[in-house]
Amino acid sequence: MRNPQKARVSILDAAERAFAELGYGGASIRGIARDADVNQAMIHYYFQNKDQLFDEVIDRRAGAVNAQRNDALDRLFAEGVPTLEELMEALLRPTIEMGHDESRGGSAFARLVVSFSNSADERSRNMAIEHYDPIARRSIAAMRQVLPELDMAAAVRAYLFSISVALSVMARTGRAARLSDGLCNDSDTEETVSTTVAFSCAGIRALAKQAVNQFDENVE
Amino acid sequence: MRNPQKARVSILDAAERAFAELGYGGASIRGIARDADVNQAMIHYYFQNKDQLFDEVIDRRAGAVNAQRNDALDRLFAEGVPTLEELMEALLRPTIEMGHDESRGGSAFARLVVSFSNSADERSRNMAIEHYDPIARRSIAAMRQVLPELDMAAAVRAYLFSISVALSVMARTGRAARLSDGLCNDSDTEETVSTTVAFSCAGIRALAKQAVNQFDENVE
DNA sequence: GAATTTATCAAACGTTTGATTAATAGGATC
DNA sequence: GATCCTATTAATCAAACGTTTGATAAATTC
Repeated sequence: MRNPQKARVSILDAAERAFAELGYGGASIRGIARDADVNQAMIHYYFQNKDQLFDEVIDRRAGAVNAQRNDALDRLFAEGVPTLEELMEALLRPTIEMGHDESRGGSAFARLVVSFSNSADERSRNMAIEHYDPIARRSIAAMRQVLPELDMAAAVRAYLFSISVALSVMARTGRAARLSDGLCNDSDTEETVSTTVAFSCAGIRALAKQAVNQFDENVE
Repeated sequence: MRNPQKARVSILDAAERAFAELGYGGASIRGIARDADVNQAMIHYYFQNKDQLFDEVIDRRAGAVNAQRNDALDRLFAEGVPTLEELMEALLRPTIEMGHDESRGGSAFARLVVSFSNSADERSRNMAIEHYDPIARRSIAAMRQVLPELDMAAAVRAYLFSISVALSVMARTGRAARLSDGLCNDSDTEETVSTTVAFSCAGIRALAKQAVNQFDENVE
């Protein structure tokens, strides 16, 4: 009965690392308990079972980052219609910054999300539907407001492409450094944000143009 | 001694599905054996242990797709320096087509690669180094040949961004369809290739321009 | 057609898994 | 200081895990 809050948090932290590194099936309650320095039964005491523990691991970070993104959208559209660059930075920065903040799970949570957002099993689908579809729909609508020539299908693709780029830089596997002989530093947050935003915006505009061209071809 | 070839292949197929859906730790030899309709011991007879089974699952597809990509590069540069669009299509098409070909693992292998290419554990790093770094280095060099203003760091980022987009569409989780109310069809191979190439090329050119601008700022 | 190799099987190995239990310690409340 | 709720512990459970075994059937070799 020493410190229930601290126990809860250190279990969540350890679980986050374990799920990220080993996957859901590979992570073990025993290993998590050892890593968190708590008795094994404490995990069931606080989180009932492995499934709910996993849910709370996701909840904690996804809730925070999506609140940030929603706030940024609110602020942006309060002053009229923003530029595409402003919009995409508002959407991608919170994700990338969390991936760079070790006090908030850092790249471990990022790898966890990347891995599950590209899976098709039921647990993954439920996670996407519950935690990421709402902000996705709002973002897609916002993109079309900023870039009206973007049709629905193109906007959905553009959003998913952009997110997949942001998640991959958030995951920070060290591969960029390896392939560039250390020239590429994936822990510089500002450079990563500006690079990711530049890449995404150019790509999105290309998809918008592609849609317009297809339309032209059809009417000719 | 009925059909060793068929047994091997059906084990590999079942393992591919299992690893993709459940992760390395979540997939079980027992489950794979059941799914492949072979005795559990056959898996150890053919593949020694779980680790080597995993390796061979990756080997089979990665070897095939990378051979295709290398061939495409050979052909492309035999006739001089190609356009960026030609280069990126040569690199991305084999990946995307494999993700759409159910007779070659389809989206299961894609999800497997996505998940492991964004992980940082030793198994994942070894997989990337062994199977994907060589073609990555060659591709990055080719990109810089096509677009000389792309510096090394930008080229590495551009390549990793493009690959992450291609992998995400290859994974086909059905999310695009869900978010677009069925408007977005992620199983149309040609549309996916052209969209992915268009997005990537525009993004890459933006990174090249960004590098030039930074250079301008420095000399001013 | 005997000897040898390859392929397959059912059963068991010891270990680890997620989960539960019964007992207990710590602080607060009365 | 007895009561009570919260927090924590060690011990235990059945099930599932990866792997090994010994036996056997089928094919190949000589």
